[in-house]
Amino acid sequence: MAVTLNDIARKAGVSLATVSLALNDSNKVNKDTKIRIKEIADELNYVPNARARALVKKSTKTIGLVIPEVVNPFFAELAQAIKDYVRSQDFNVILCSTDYQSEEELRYINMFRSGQVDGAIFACVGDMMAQHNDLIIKLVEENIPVIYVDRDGVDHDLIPVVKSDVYHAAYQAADYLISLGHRELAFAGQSVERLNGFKSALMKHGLELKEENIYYDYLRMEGGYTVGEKIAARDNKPEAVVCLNDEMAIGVIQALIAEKVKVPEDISVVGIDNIKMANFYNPSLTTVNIPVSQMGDKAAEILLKRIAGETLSPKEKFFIFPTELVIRDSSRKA
Amino acid sequence: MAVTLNDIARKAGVSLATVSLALNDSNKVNKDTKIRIKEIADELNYVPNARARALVKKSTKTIGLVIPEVVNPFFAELAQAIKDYVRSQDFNVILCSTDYQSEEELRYINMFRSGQVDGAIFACVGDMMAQHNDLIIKLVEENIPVIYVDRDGVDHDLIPVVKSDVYHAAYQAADYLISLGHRELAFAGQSVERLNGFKSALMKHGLELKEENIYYDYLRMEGGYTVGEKIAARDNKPEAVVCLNDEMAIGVIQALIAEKVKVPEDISVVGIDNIKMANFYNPSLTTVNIPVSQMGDKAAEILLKRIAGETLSPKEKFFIFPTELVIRDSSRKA
DNA sequence: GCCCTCTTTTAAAACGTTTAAATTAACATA
DNA sequence: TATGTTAATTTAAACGTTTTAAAAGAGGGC
Repeated sequence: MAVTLNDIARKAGVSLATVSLALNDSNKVNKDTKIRIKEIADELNYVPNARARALVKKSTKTIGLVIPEVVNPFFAELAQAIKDYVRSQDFNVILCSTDYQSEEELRYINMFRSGQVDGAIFACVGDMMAQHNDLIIKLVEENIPVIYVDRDGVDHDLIPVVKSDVYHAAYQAADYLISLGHRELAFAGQSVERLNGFKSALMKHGLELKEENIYYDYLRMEGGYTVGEKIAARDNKPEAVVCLNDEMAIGVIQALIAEKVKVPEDISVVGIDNIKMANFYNPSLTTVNIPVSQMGDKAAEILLKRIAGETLSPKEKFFIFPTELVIRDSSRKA
Repeated sequence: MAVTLNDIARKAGVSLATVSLALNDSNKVNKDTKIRIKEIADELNYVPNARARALVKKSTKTIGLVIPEVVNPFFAELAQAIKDYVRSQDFNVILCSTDYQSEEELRYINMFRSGQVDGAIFACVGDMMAQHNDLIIKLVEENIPVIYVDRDGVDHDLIPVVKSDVYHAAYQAADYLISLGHRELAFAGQSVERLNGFKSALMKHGLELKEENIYYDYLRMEGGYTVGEKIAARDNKPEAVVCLNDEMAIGVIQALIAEKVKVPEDISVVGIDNIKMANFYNPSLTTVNIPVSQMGDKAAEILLKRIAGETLSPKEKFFIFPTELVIRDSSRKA
């Protein structure tokens, strides 16, 4: 059916090997024959068979990207950045979203072991599911390089990590709210690291964190909405809320507004991530920027280097991106 | 390095073929040997080499999904649905976003021709870029099935189409606004089909469409923002705006609000798509629902059938999903 | 004419599976 | 004992490349 090297060889009256060499621009083959072979290949509309090539080259020019879901602006942006980067080096991305299911991650790991990818990026929210660090290490030992994005728990020599400083992000958010004069702060979301950053800001200013002001909930808009409802129902409402991410913050705000609690007049709400919608929401969202595209670029860059067999400098094995407070309209002075 | 059939064969003292048959649960191989072989395979932690298997089976268990960008809630949701569906049949998805670049689509088509995928779904906004229908037909003729989602231009016998009735969606939006009493309607976005639906609603009610009320702009929030600014700057503003999609609508609203034009008090704004944010935006967005997840499911289902070699019924080759008006807070009576 | 070198081409192995066809063994039947 | 049947196993080809080592050919110098 499809045109193969053999077809070209026959037509050109040379051996299959010569054709292969010619099409790969080897300097071992005569200039004129090379041209002739290339012409014939063009004429027959030849495309090399990626499956056969993958087998012998032991490479598929494909990487796996493990994220919880694409329907999530943060991960969508990450995916976009990574895809753009690797594509510039002729790699492709297999979209591996786990929907926060631990077993799905497992299935992907096995798929990776089968040699369907040359490497993988794991960008799951670590807190949320059972870890498979041991299996992922095995993957690396079988020579399938892995990079972690915003995930930790393994020796960086084996698995480089690209992070944002989310601890600091939460700290910045809380610190900023306190500087506005707010004293009763709430936190929404489930992330140990962010919660710790939040706590440390309170501590620095000698504020105590009441248990009732910590809301564990699903990290999307729906989860935020639930939190917002709960807050609106309280008599002694917190003055300000720091949310795990912008989506939650939007959910919180939407619920508060629905319950006639004004943002920012009654309560200030701050997110983390700085997704595009933060700027278009109404009120526009005060948040802490996480340079997710840059993180994606970096992760992709490092992964491709590993795949190419390059050794990484220690600095490249643990890369942490700074975060930045972005003040908009969802927060105001106490 | 990695464990192969040969390793197992040696250890089990049988031939490589027996191992292959055993692991594939062939009934040609003796029960006991089968068990023994499987045990050894387990023990050695064997995973079949996907590359080798792909070569001989002429299948990679992978499909390509061509979309303009993942950073776009509509396509993200489509991707999610498609991924979920095909994954249930042990297929994977290669993420092929074109960023609205025609050449990128071309590169993907060539990648597909190389046999890296068993089939592909093209879900590009047709209006926006040069079409490659001819090349895509070639793809199909080379036995790589293709499905179009919300894209047209080819004999459906070759390339089945899964669509939503966006013509009707725009019609519904305009018709609804007119029923509210609005007379001066504007349209934002570039889509022939939607614009036509919009026009037909005006015509039905005997309203004329002024050239100045058509805004061609980029179909994301930024584009909408530009449109909103232009509208806000006008003396004789339209009373209502129908936007190509929800993202544009949000951009329009955000610009209007920034320019002190109230939505919906001064201008009603309606979107199309019903992305999740439509429900969380403030004001919540009146829009026309497009059942994108269902469309993704359908497209995936049909594609996998084609890949499996099944013949499709005529009904399956052109599937159109109905749309539905969703009234929320961004629109109100004149 | 012979040897050497350099260029060009080819044969063949390899990659790790699947699978059709052939072989072997065991056993029943005539 | 010969023959046929069935079940289990193996041999070998195939998939379409890449790549190494070897072969062939072309000049050139002596």
